[in-house]
Amino acid sequence: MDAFYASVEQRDHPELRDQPVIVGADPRKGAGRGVVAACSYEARKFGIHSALPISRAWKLCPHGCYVRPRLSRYQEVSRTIMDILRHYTDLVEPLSIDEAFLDVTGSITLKGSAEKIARDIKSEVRGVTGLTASVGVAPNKFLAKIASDLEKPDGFVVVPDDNVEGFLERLPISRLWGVGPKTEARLRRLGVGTIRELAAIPRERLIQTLGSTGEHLWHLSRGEDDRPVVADWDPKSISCETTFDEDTDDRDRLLTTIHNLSEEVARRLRRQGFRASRITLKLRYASFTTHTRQSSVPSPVETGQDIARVVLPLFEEFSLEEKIRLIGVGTGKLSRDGDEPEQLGLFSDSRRRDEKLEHTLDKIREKYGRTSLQKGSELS
DNA sequence: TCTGGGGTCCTAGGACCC
DNA sequence: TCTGGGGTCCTAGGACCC
Repeated sequence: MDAFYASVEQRDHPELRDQPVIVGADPRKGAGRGVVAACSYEARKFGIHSALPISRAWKLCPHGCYVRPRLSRYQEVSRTIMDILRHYTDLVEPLSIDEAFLDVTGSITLKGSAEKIARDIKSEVRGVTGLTASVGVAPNKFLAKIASDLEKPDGFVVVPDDNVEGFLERLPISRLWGVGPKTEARLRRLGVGTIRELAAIPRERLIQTLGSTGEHLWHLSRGEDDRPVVADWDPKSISCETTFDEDTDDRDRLLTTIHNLSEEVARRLRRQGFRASRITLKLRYASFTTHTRQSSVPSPVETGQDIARVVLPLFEEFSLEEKIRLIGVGTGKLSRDGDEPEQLGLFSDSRRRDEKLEHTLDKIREKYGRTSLQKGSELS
């Protein structure tokens, strides 16, 4: 989707149309923290782009329309779009809230050529949601992804099977998916600036300097990518983090935040039917240096209490000499409920009771709102 | 200019095992 | 007194993506 969050806002609020719309953190007249999540094409004319610090955006465009993100709204629109995509094939792999890969190999007899399907999808998405999408049609995921970015907004790019090389040749290496600033700099030191130049480098040389990334890039530079489109896969981690309005060394505030994040992460785990065996604490100091500490637990957990019990000792390992900018709580090594036998511990009876309680609380909150019932530990 | 929040994958060292 | 080779798992950090 093109400028997804900003386009949804312009659609929902007609007075924002044709205006420079910036979705992201509160700019607070230039003193705001955070970044631009998305912006309209009108805003891009001022040099604004996503991930730009919101304070910088304010300097570039003080008269812009600044809007807080409404994530649940975007998720709603996203579901509508993904449902449309699934009319054309069941092999739909969402890549993010506003992008997906489709393998239409099996749909061609029924729905027409890939190119026709792509056009139909574009117009159906536009008809149903009023939003424009950019589409890339190609023999594999990597080429399709590049193609979809090439003519944004409202783009439509087909990569012919027999001219993949011609398509790639002139593109800069930064277009390659997985090549960021660091890898680009390293490649430039090898004298590589375009995909054509990348393809000319001996494979061994690439592997030598970039390891498995090098091997991967070597194939991509030839247009080779055999990764399948996978319709539904489980998340590998679920996490929750927050940046304070002002850096803090207030222990009580930090501990309350840890409890809140633990509860929120646990709710998300339960909603998706997971338990976690690995718990991670993330701290970012005022100087922006970031540290993580993780700990594996023998029997997977799903309540905020259990998560906080693991996180708190990790927190004690850190110094508070410098103020804290961000705290995060993460979970990993996820298993499905009932996937593996529970390791029965000494406290399993009381733990099972706690888990039952949490599931009941989930239902109440679902019905009466998130803040209808809260724990003392979640209150500041 | 001061840098969100949610993810994925890779690397490298160390513990541990046979 | 010095110390192989192969493997797995754990942890911390970093690059990258939207």
